[in-house]
Amino acid sequence: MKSENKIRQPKQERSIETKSKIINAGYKVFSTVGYYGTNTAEIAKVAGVSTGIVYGYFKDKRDILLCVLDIYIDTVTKPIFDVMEGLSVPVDTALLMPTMMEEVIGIHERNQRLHHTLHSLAANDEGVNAKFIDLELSVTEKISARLIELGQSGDKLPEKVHVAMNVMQAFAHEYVFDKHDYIDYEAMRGLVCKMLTDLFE
Amino acid sequence: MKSENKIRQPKQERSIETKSKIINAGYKVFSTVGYYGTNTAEIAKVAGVSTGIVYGYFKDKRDILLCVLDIYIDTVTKPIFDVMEGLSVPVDTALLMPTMMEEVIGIHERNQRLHHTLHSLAANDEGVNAKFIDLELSVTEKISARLIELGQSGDKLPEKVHVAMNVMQAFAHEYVFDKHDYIDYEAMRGLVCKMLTDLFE
Amino acid sequence: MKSENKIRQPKQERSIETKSKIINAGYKVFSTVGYYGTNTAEIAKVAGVSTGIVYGYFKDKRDILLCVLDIYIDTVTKPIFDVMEGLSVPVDTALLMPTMMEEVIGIHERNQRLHHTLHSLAANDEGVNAKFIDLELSVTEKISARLIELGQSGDKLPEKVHVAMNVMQAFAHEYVFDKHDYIDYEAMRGLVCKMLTDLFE
Amino acid sequence: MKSENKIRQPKQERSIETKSKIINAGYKVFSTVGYYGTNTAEIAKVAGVSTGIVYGYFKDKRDILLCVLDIYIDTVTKPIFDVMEGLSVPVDTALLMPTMMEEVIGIHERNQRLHHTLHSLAANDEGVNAKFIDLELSVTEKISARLIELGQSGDKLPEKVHVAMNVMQAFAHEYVFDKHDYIDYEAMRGLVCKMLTDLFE
DNA sequence: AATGAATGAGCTTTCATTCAT
DNA sequence: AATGAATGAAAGCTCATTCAT
Repeated sequence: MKSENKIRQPKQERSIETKSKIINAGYKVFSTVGYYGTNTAEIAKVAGVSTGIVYGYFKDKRDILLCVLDIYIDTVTKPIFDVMEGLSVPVDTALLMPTMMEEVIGIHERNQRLHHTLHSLAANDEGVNAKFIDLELSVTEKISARLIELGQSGDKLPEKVHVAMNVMQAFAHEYVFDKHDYIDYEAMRGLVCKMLTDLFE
Repeated sequence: MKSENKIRQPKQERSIETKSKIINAGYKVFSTVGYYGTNTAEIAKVAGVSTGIVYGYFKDKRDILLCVLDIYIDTVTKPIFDVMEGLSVPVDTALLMPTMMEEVIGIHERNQRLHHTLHSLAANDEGVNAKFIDLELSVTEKISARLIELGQSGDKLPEKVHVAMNVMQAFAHEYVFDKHDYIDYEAMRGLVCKMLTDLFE
Repeated sequence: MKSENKIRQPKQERSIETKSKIINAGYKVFSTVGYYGTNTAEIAKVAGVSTGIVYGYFKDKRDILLCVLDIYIDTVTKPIFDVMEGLSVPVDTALLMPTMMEEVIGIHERNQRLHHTLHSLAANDEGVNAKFIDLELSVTEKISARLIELGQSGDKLPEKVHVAMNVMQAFAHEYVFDKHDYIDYEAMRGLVCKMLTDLFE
Repeated sequence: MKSENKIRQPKQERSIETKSKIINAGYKVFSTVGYYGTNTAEIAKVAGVSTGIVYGYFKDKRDILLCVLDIYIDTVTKPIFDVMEGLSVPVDTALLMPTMMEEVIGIHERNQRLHHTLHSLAANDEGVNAKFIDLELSVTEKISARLIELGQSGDKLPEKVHVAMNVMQAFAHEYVFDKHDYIDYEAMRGLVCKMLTDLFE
């Protein structure tokens, strides 16, 4: 009798707003100090609500994380998809990779900490991991489909797209985060762009 | 140089052994359930020592992690360096990348969970992060130096090495961990090898 | 006489109905999972009203319990009084106790959980305890008076009635609830009936 | 790997002592304010230990209750068994019941609150309930066996013993707890003793 | 009169760390 | 050096009660 669907499915505007406030607070806080570096009380405080109500909208702390992850996925996916949408035949292959790279770097700049936090949780949380696998699937599919529309050969396309995503991400990570001073990052960017352009020749 | 007031600098054999038992236990446990998925009592138990003595050898839980990280760095570095050592002029460029890849994949297979755990901590822990930066520096330097010995042009070499490491790592991660069924991983491996071989032409 | 500043004294039909829906929900829920095994939200849900309005009709959760207790008292009292009413001179003493017992067992069958819940609260709640004392008083008085009407000697009558009630209740509890398989409950019922019949000789 | 047998099985004297301190504190506190009227922090405080260690010895609050219940059972059982042990043939039947009653009343006086608390929990906790059923079984068995040793007829003996226990308990409860002023409790005691003596004739 | 979102104190429980032995 | 019992701050979560609508 007890404890069955206690989680509110917010329908009223006020509810929806409160739920978003919490998710946004989670986004902010997880981004700043990571999942284990904070607690629900802090999230509630940042959201400007009471601790109690957090459990009205979320099963537990992890549930907030999962919702933040959804937002994160939309956030990092959107710019990529927008670039792909904006392309038209004939594709300026010389420009595509640098543009993409710019976007991916931008995404990384805005989300690096959260990116790490989420990825690390994936290692020990099947739910989180599943969302990342889905993410990669959908990105690969969408981009592959779009590339075919634009006249790209379909040969090993998912593999190429996958590799390209990984390379860009790895580079963006380097570029934004690590900052070794013995590395000329602009030269590196050039190398990477060339590699990727060649990949899709 | 330092003299922490409480932490033992083990000199006797028995002490050294105890310390490494704890580090190994940490390695095992962090690999399995991550840093936050366990506690010092568990580490002590796995090490076969008392909880108390852990704090005789380590300042805190994080200190164990740092030592585990050192072991991890040696573990993942060694096979790479060994390959490089084993090379001789003239280098069989067609073979180098596949060999390297094989090693990196092997490393990933044996350490994927710990890899994640450590990297995620780097995001919120300057000490951990610093060790990773050092790791990349030393790998880049060593490999670059060796490649020059072997006759490779020095042009943008650190950048190339860096990119290569990242690409390999990203691929190995894919290969070992994610397993999308819509991806032909062997084809992908071929693509990546080609990319990297071209990079060093 | 009192005028609680906030609690509604429902006069309108609709109000009265709402109040009793809540009391009935409380009855049901307390019977099932006890006082501490539930919460006001659950009671409201079962009653089909909002959580807020509960505090329009009741001071607090305990206040619901007190009302449920009143209903309970009526429920368990009524069948007993009905039997007593139905008697006429000369009383068939051989039949009285078995009949009574049947009723008490029936009451127990329908209310055992709530019975426990309420009695346990009596131990730490003076208000609840007082109601039980009143209950016993009124039952004892009514039955004693009726027995005298029916020609029973008044000697130690309240004590006898009290003892009889207790014995019946204890037996009914055994009969309904405990179910040891080494006990022949029908034989036990016979023993108890005999004891009680003798008591009033 | 985590959270397997974390509960200490105390072997050292210090451990055993701490565990008893907690159980005794539980006994005291549950007796005073009931199970729901207190919390583990309070129990720890009364025991003179930290909250943390409580969970070193007990799975949870209920686990303490279960241990308290064991002590309770021993406490209430002992005096009864002692009386039975002390009897010798020929049994002074006129004296047995009053003696027994005296003991049962004594037990009730010392444990009435806890008695209530425990019985009420039995209604919603199968583990607690099972212990009470066991208790009744063992008391019934022991007493029946002893009575047969002492020459009592075995006819319906478990039933008689059961009924006697219940009647005594119910009376003791009345005697100790309720205190209606319209009842002459000494007269009532006489009635009950007579009833019980007759039962075993 | 009614709603149900919101509050926040209070509970149970965990765990890095210390300490008596 | 070593033990493992003990500490206590802090976390996650619940729920009686209030309040804006």
